Amino acid sequence: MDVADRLHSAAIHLLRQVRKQDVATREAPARLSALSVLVFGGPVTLGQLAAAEQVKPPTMTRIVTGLERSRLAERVDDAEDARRVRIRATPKGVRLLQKARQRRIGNLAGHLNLLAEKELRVLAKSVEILDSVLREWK
Amino acid sequence: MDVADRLHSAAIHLLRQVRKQDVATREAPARLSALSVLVFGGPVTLGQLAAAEQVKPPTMTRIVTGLERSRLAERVDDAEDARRVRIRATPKGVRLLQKARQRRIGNLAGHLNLLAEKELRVLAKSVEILDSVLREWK
DNA sequence: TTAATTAATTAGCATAGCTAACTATATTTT
DNA sequence: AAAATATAGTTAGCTATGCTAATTAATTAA
Repeated sequence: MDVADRLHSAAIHLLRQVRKQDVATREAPARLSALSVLVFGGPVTLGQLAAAEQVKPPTMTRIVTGLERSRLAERVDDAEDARRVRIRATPKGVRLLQKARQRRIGNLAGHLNLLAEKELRVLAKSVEILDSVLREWK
Repeated sequence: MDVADRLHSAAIHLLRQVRKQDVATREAPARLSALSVLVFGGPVTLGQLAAAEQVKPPTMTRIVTGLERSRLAERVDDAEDARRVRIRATPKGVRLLQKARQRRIGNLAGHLNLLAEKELRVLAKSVEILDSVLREWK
């Protein structure tokens, strides 16, 4: 319980810090987050994207509409099932996301750089452990 | 960079999972988060609360108004400076937050329980390391 | 070939973010 | 002491993001 508590708290504060970098993109958090799924997970249907982002389809409809207006993503008709809409990132969207991500990760890495070699290894190991926990989670 | 990247990703996915528990509270995320500052950090002025939550004062005004309507927090006049408004959690607010937190942490702890003793120790150690990084950050 | 199901959108509501403008109180300058 | 300036919070008005319920269109099942 104690580890869970402090891990939870650390995750909150860590993300709160890195997220500060995102103001530079001038894009809203929900859009950046959805775009990230598109860039790293390839084209998906709107419903899949909504599920991945844990929002309902109507919400995702509007996020995608916003991304389209900014020319960061686009709707593509699905050849197999005309009800479906595939969403994919545009080259502009890919570029924007990679920069945003670079800012976040670079910022975090800058702070991790202050750690001793040994501490960094502990951190690397626990990221693997966390990944295994998350894989089980569902 | 690699550790930063994966740590970042793990933090996102971990919080995304634990946050699912919050639907049980029937309170919106921004309110729960602000309430958490009040419960664990004691009464603060509206401006301090806004800064802690990284939002602007007008936004916090409305979050606090929402918390007041649900009787989870209340505004208290500041004796020293009549411009200021102190915000404090009500007993109901404290109870609600503790339950919400219990659900989050309990859920996470349930998953950490599947880990080997040794892995848990690595995780505990890296939480300490992360805390030290976060303390330096600001 | 109807009936039921599924995918996405639209409509309408509440919450949450912002900036700009305002009110009231404190502080500083003259 | 009066006037000017600064600070704390609110109000007004905008956009964005979350929801449910209802709608439209396409697919699958009876």
